[in-house]
Amino acid sequence: MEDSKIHLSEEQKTLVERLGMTYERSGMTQVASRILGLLLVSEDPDLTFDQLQATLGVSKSAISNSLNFLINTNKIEEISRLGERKRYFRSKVLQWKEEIKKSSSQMTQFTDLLKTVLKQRPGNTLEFNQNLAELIDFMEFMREEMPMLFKKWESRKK
Amino acid sequence: MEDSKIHLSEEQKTLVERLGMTYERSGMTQVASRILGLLLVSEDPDLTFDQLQATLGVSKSAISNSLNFLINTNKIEEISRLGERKRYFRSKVLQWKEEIKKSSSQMTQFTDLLKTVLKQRPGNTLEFNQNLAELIDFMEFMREEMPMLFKKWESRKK
DNA sequence: TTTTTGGTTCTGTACCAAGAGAACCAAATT
DNA sequence: AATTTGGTTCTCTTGGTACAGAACCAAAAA
Repeated sequence: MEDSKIHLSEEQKTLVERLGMTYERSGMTQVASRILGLLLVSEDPDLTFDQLQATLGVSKSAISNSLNFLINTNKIEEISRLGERKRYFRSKVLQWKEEIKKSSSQMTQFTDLLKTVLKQRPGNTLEFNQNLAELIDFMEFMREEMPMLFKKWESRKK
Repeated sequence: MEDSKIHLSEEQKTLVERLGMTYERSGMTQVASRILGLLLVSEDPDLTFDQLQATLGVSKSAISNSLNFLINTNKIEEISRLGERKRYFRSKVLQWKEEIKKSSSQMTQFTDLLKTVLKQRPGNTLEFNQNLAELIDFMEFMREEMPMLFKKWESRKK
């Protein structure tokens, strides 16, 4: 495993770190976050295990665990190249359309829970109940509207 | 501090716990999550420090820390009642409209970061760059559309 | 002034998760 | 058959955090 560290300009390093911070805020580990950042910033969008390790300067286990996590949570994908044994990893951030569709079913679940809450509430807390009903209604509205919004966006594209 | 435990039906207890699980999944602590759940389920939407403590059956410090956390992250608000010293706490989940507006500015920030990434990318990764540009475009589109969506929703309401 | 109320802060413990480092292993290469 | 490559898995350390319990404290009440 020779030194396959990728060269990054100062600006690129900063970007990897800033993207990393953004992902960390959503609860990801530092290493996983930086992998995602690096996969967006690096010139080649497909990087190998050892390129990631050498560039980020962390242990193999950290990379291995993070890659598995990112694959399980559908943030990256594995690419194999013909005639090559080693695998390449690519960010799936750019396949965001599917993600959005999945989040719709999560939303439905939460909405259902809120409906149950509303149903068992006493009738005397009028304003509260109305606000809750509004929230539920809005979430359902959004779920219905999303497909149309998508169409609108697509047709608007140059 | 007499026993100010709130009585909850079995269904209500289950709901507090299920709401709690939902919040925990988003990274909140157990106590903070259950406070949020309880504030949605309890008959009175405004609860005091000791009602929370007695009902959830945890230590004062746990309540104190969680309440501070929830206030800092804007999930609950403090209410004072005239002539009363003790404070009441209320969930802000139902003030979701403001939250949505704030999330729009967060989105702008992330979009800006992605724009910076795109700008410094080499020109030879065409598909990648196009996908990234699309993502940026869609996020900006969403931000623009939100106000209109809101209007549409409001006018549709019975 | 003393006591009570409504909390906050400090200290200690227990747990958990991230990451390092090394051992390990299967497939490919020599 | 021996070695190298491309990782995975195991163990250990470290750091952080949630929570309990108790001490503490300021404002209000008595």
